[in-house]
Parts: sequence; structure tokens; C-alpha cells
Amino acid sequence: MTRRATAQDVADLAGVSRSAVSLVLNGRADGNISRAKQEAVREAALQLHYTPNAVALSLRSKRTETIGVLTWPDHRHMPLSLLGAIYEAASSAGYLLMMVDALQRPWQVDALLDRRVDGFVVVAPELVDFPLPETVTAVPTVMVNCLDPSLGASSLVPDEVGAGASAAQHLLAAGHHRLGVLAGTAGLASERRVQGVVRAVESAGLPPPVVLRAGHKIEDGHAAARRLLESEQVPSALVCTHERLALGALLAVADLGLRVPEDLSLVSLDDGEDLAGRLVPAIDLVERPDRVIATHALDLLVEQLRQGHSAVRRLTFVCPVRQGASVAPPRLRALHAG
Amino acid sequence: MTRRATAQDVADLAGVSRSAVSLVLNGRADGNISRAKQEAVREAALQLHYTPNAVALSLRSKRTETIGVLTWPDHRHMPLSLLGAIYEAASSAGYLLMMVDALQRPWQVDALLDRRVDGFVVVAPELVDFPLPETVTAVPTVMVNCLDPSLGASSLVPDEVGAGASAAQHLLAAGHHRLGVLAGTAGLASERRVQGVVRAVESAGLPPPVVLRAGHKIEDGHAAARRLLESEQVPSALVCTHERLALGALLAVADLGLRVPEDLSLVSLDDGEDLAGRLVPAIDLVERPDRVIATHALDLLVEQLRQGHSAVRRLTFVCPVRQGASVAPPRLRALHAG
DNA sequence: CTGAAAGCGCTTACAG
DNA sequence: CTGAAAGCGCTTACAG
Repeated sequence: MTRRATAQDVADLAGVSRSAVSLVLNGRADGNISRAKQEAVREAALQLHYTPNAVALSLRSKRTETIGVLTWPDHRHMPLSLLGAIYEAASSAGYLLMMVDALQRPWQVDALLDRRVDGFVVVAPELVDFPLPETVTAVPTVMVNCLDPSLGASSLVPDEVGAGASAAQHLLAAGHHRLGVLAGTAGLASERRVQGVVRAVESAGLPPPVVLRAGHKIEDGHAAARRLLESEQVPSALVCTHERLALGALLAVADLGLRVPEDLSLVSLDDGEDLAGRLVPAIDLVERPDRVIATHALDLLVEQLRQGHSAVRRLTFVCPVRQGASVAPPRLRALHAG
Repeated sequence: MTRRATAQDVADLAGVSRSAVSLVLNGRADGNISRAKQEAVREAALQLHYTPNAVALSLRSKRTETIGVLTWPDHRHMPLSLLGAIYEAASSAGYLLMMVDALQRPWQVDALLDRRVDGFVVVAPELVDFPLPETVTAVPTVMVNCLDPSLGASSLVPDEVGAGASAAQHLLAAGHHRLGVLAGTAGLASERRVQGVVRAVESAGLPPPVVLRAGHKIEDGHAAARRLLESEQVPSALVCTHERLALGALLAVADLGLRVPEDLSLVSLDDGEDLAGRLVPAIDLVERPDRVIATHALDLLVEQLRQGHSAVRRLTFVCPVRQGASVAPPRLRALHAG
């Protein structure tokens, strides 16, 4: 663990002043430093494996090229899909990330501020209200998959209502008339997704779908689907607001000796778990465009970083349908009559 | 975005020198600063919301209280279970994390070094060889779930062979004699887990298990399980080396109109996906003790941070069996005869 | 063309 | 008991 070389070390080895080193290495040696000395500096830097101390750089420039990521893990996992997309977008923009759980460890948000992160990306695993402290909104900040009720920062969120509607329309287009919905018990995401389904069904002039507030776990989906399939009015197709619910439903269908999609069609909304779309059969998915959202989020943040504050906006992103193998036309006879 | 207060601002407001501010706020004012001035400093600091600039602090102290996390995502997801455990352990020790994908973005490892992280935690989603560059091993480093072939740093890894053996013994204890194994196609983890199963079966004096190199995806598990269940010599129980394989197997069993555990018992090893143990039925799991490993890893790292380098060690952790509902005694008659 | 100085924001010896 | 100075490692005006 030997001490790393400083600009002074390079200067000494090259026989020039510290400032010369800085000028050469930052490409501002043009008419300032003689060719020979430039060479000497470069060689010395190479030989000593010199790279500038970023801490010293930051103290001077007041920029750390680091973005704080504030997560709000909620009752569920923090899927890596969204974080991964943010990481990639940030990397492309030249930033490193420091991630912190703002719900469980709020003091670390202050630690990030003390460390002078250039800005914040606030992110939640599923759409949620996330009240930002003023200390955060004082710095360039964008919110992904969450909303500050007091509009302290711009938000980029999926069109959850539209996603629910797309799921329903996808099933209606396949000929289904009796839809069921398996939804989470809480959260903005569940609410809006259900709302979208209900609206689409109503718009089609059909009777409202049966909505079961199941929960968020696989077993919740299993229990709810089972209940539905053993009820009087069995739907011919199910919308699941979360991937794990869809998996639970799939297992329940199998338990009853039935099949997807022959006996029941299934569509799931995407939580970024990379699960539902990989099942057998692959569940038809209304995808959350994580990469697109993350890319735009970082564009917006970088813009703020460059030109100081900008207007607070709320951007909504369309969720496309991805075909799987879990949707087929409904059977003609009612299931429970079979 | 107003400028944050500095020690000088506090000093001015309190009518003392900059050094006095430092002494008071760091609890070394004892016999040095008068009571009255101490009060004034504290009050001024409060009023200005002063907290020291961590960048300046770091430049001086040569410590950043930040740990670099190097991930090696392999062909699969990076489960948050292990990262979450590392984050929690690091937080408890007072460190913040900067995470970087060392495989895809090796230059960010240098960026971390430039930023003077105090040390590194290197982590992989599943056991893998991870050759560390010398620039990394020059700094305090611990490896979690991975091994540096050239022993540049201490490693903390699950006992994969033992885990495989435990899975097998768990099934043998339930009375199974004909085991099958669904394994990944590549990777140290798959290899060792399979090896553990084989050894345990041999130790019991039974014929070797059928081992299928399936892959790592749900559909891989599905296809392999299906093949096995339709073969001549159907095993009565399956060990899956990965959670997603177990899920695939479960779906395949259902496809054939069979049941777990009545027709086939299932045990899975744990990848930290929090998936297999939550299925319906819950799969019996040989757990990877992520929290324990992460806690020990940070203890070891902090120790290195305190006393400079220490001996390179390789620590192995036992994987306990967690009961689910996927194991039952074998049926008396052979499946394919039914 | 080149070097000495100032300053980013801290803390810690060191004089008074 | 208190203030001025040095120094962490950098870059950027500013004199020569």
C-alpha cells in the first residue's frame, strides 16, 4: 500500500513546476510549455502511474462527478432492473453512484450532501409518493418511479393507468369478456393499474371486472387465483398487477389441473423482476420501460447540473405490450360447467 | 441552491477563529475554549445548519469513509440479497458504498481508486473466480462469494460442496434412493454443488444420481425436468442447484399433471433470489447465509482498515437447510409405471 | 515560455 | 485560553 504519486512527484521527476504538470496533463500546454518539457511530464506521469487525486479535484472544482441515489424500498424488493438502468445511464454520462436507503437510513441522505454529490436520483421499486426533504430539493434532483407531493423535483413515471388499460385491451382483443384482476393491497401502482383495467373494460361496454386485492407475494396470487377459479363466476382471463401475482396464479391454475392459456388467459404488468416473461408459458407482459425512463432521467439531471435549476416537470412513459404465450381466445363453455 | 455554510461562516457569526470552531465541534474544547465561546459556536453552527464538508475532511484525513463495491455480474442477475446485506453491514460500520460493475466497466475501478475509497468489497452473484488487479489488492479488500486465484485478498464464500451434500442428505433422510440433479451449465457454484450431491449419494452407498446440465433459466429447468420425468429411470426426488431451475421443475411437474411433493420431491439451493422458498408449495431450501457472510466480510475489512494489511484468509460458511413443503417420502411404485 | 502564489474547506500542531 | 500558520493535492490566474 505505497503512497500514490502526486503532481509534485511528477514535477520533481520531470524537472518542472507543479503548475506545468497540471497544464500538460490537462491539455492546456499549447503555447505555454516547451515540447521537450511536455514530453518529460508525460513520461514521468506514466512512469509513476500518476492520476490526479479526485478528492483534491473536487475540493477545488466543487464537483464530485457523483450522483446520490435515494431508494425507497417499500414493502418489496428493490429490483435491480431499474437501478441497473440508472447505473448504466449514469455511467454513460460519466457519473458514479452512491446509493442509500432513504427510508431506513435517512441520515445517510445528509452524509451524501456532506460528501457533495452533484445531484440526486430518487427511485422506488414501484410507483409511490416520496416526500423529499428540502435539503435534497436544494440540489439538482430527478425522481424515477416516484412522486414528490409538493413538486420539489421533476418526476419520470410509467403510465400506470395506461398500462392497466393496455393489459385489459390486450385481453379484450383476444375475445375475452369476463376479466378478473389480481392486485396488490396497497400502493399507487396497484391503484392506478386497476383503474386502467376498469376503465378499459367499461369503455368496451362490458360489465366491470372482478377485482381481488390479493397482496404482493406469490402465495397471495396463488390463493386469490384459486378462490377466483373456484367461484361462481369464473373469468376467462386475468390481469395481474404484479409479476409475482402472475406466478402465483399460474401455479394455482396448474394445481386445479387446468392450463394457461387454454383454460385461463393471463397478462401481467411488469415490476422489473424479469420473472413473469420468463415463465413457462411466458406470461404476456405490459412492460415498464426502465431503460428509457432511466436514460431520460439522467438526461434531465445532467441538464440541470449544467444550467442550474430548471422547471419541475412530470413526464409519463408509455408501457408497451410484449407478447408471450399466456393469452388465447376464451373457451366457449364456462369453466365451472366443465 | 444557496452555498452551504463553512467553518469560517460559523466563526464569523460566533466571533471566534476558525480553529475554535473546529475544536468545539469536535469535542476537544475542554480546557481550550471558554464556556461562553463554546456556546456561541454551537449556536452559530446550528443556526447556519453547518456540517463539515466531507470532501475537505477527506483531503486532510486521507480517509473517505467510503467503500468501493466491485461486482462481477456474470451471466445472471445480481441479486439484491447479497448487496443488501453488504450495504447493511457497511452502514452499521459507518461506511457508504460506491458500486461499480468491474466486468463491464473496468475503468470505473480506477475512478474509485482516484476517489480514494478506503477499501473494496468484491462480490459476485454466484461463486466465481475473480482475478483482482494489483491496483485493487494494494488497498484493503475482501471478497464475497468469489475467489482471487492469486490470493490477492481474503475471501468469504459459502460451503457450496457442503450445501449440495446437505440437499442430498435432506432427501436421503426422507427415504429417497433415486435422486436427480438439475444444474447450471457453467460456473464454480454449479460444479461444487453437484459435487456435493454426488459425494453424499455415494457416501450413502447408493447409485450415482442422474445429473442434467440444464442451464440457469426457468425454461431450462422446465425442459430438463420434463425430460427427466419422461425418461425411463424417473428419480423420486430432484436437487436443483439454482432457484430458477427449481421453479422450472415445479412448472414442469404441474404440466405433466403431477404434484410436488406427492409425485416428486424437490430441494433447491439458494441464489439469494428469494424465489424458491416463496413458491406454492414452498421449496425446501439450502440457504446461503448472506447476512452472516456480509457481516463477517465487513468485520474483516474494517479490521484491515484499522491495522493495515492482515493475512489473506479463505473463510467458508455453512449453508443451513430450511424446511419447506416440497419434500415427502417417495411413492412406492415407480412413477412411469403409473 | 515558466514559476510562485492563492484558494477550495478542513484540522492540528504551534506560538503567543 | 486564543489566533495565525501549515498542509492535505489540485488548478488557475498572475507576475516575471
